[in-house]
Amino acid sequence: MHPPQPTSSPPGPPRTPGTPPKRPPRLTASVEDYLKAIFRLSQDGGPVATSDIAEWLNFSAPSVSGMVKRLSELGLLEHIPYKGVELTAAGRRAALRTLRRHRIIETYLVEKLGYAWDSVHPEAERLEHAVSESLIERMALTLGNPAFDPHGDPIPQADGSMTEVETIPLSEVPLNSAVEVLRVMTSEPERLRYLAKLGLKPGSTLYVLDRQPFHGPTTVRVGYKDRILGHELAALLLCRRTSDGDQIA
Amino acid sequence: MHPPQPTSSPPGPPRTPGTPPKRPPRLTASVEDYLKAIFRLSQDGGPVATSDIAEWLNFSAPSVSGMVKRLSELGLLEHIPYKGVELTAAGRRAALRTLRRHRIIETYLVEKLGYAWDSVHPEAERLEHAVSESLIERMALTLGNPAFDPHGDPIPQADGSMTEVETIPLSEVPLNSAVEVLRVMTSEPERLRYLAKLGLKPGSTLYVLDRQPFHGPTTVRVGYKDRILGHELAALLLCRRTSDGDQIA
DNA sequence: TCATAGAATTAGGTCCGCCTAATTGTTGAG
DNA sequence: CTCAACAATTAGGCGGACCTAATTCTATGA
Repeated sequence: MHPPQPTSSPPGPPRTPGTPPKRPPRLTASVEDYLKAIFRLSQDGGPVATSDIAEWLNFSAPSVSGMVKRLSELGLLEHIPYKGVELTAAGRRAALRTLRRHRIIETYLVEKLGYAWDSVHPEAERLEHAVSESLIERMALTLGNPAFDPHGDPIPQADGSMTEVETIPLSEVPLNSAVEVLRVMTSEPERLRYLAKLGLKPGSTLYVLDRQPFHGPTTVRVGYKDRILGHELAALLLCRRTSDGDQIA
Repeated sequence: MHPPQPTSSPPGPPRTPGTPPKRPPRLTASVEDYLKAIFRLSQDGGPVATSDIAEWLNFSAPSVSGMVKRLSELGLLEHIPYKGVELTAAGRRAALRTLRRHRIIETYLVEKLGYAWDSVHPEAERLEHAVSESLIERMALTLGNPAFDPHGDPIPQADGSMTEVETIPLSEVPLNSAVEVLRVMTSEPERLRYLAKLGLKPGSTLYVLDRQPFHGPTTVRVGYKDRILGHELAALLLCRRTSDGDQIA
């Protein structure tokens, strides 16, 4: 067999000096997780509070403080103490690379290995840190370079671009309109299984029949069935209107 | 998106007491690498010297000493100080699980993702620690439960069994006999590419024409070509005789 | 038998990545 | 304007996994 030749010496010398280091050394799994989290949290606008990162990742605040310091030293984010954190261009690129890996993997597992959409998340969560860029591109290729993963999340492309689609949460779709579900914003297996059982997944079309006030449930028609969805679930279903209402009385 | 729910709390309480812990907590990548190395080294007989482990893994001797201590505390190996190290049943099981993962992954990458056999090793080396048992079984299933990987290495089965085949290194095959290459004992890409270029890979059949003394080269006929192989390479090709010689003059 | 080469271990250090406890900064309400 | 509430940081600790330097053990050959 095969004595393990050093793939890339971890405590390596500063490479061939003079050569521009195109590929940054390879981030640790932890760093990638932080970047992903910060990227996600920064989607709801403005700088991200360290406490939000801590809550999201289930880490203590001091852990986050420490890591934030390291990440800013690595040039992956900008930290204004007591204010918050913002990804630099490099940080965003790294986050998108990880996100791409994650979503390509999820798609591959579902399409090629028969995984159910509610069970791919933990697997992808681990593989995204282990897989090489070249394997991801091979997977993407055999999948035909998909733009969306099984949950409807957009897959960042290799060049860093990502098609963002405008959507409305089902909980806010006007009554009497037909919509298509584009995206399901949870990775909890139970919820995903329940939604799938109701016929609610990306690509499903449905018609909004009723909604009760004060965050009340929404009633929709899916195929021939009427379903009642609480506000919490309805808010997770991001939709695109396919009609302007009044088609079905 | 999805706040990461704890897949398995790392500093977890001692599980439900009374329940026999069928699945040991999940070994670290490092531990798995040590077990693989020790398993491999113990194939050439007897207890394994810590210095051999150190050399194989390219670690310092003290690092190995330390890890050996931990592994023996984990019940994965037996350590007779200043003597050597031997895997326990649990250690061997774990090593075989990792080996199975590695070889299934290599086979999958070659069969399903178009990897060349000389470039799968590093990828598998990382993935084997990240992949779940269930993903491995899915891969194995889509591959039709293969018994050998692209290098001809036997794949341990899920139950821990492994078909061992009796082989002779090409460097020791008697003259004037036809053999089939079963296994190629290197993972170095350059050597693998060179051998493949000569038509020498698992499944190739060849005829041994000549061998020079004192670890000299072996001349073989592969298809219509005669090839001369140095002792070092010839020793890496494990073969099975398909004739008892004298067929071809 | 005994000295000593070489293998193995112990001692002690580093970085990563998490933790808790203690401290400091910011801010908004009175 | 001050002070409490709470966010954030600093201080210090721990285990994993590596390292070098120093020490100890074993076994061999003179």
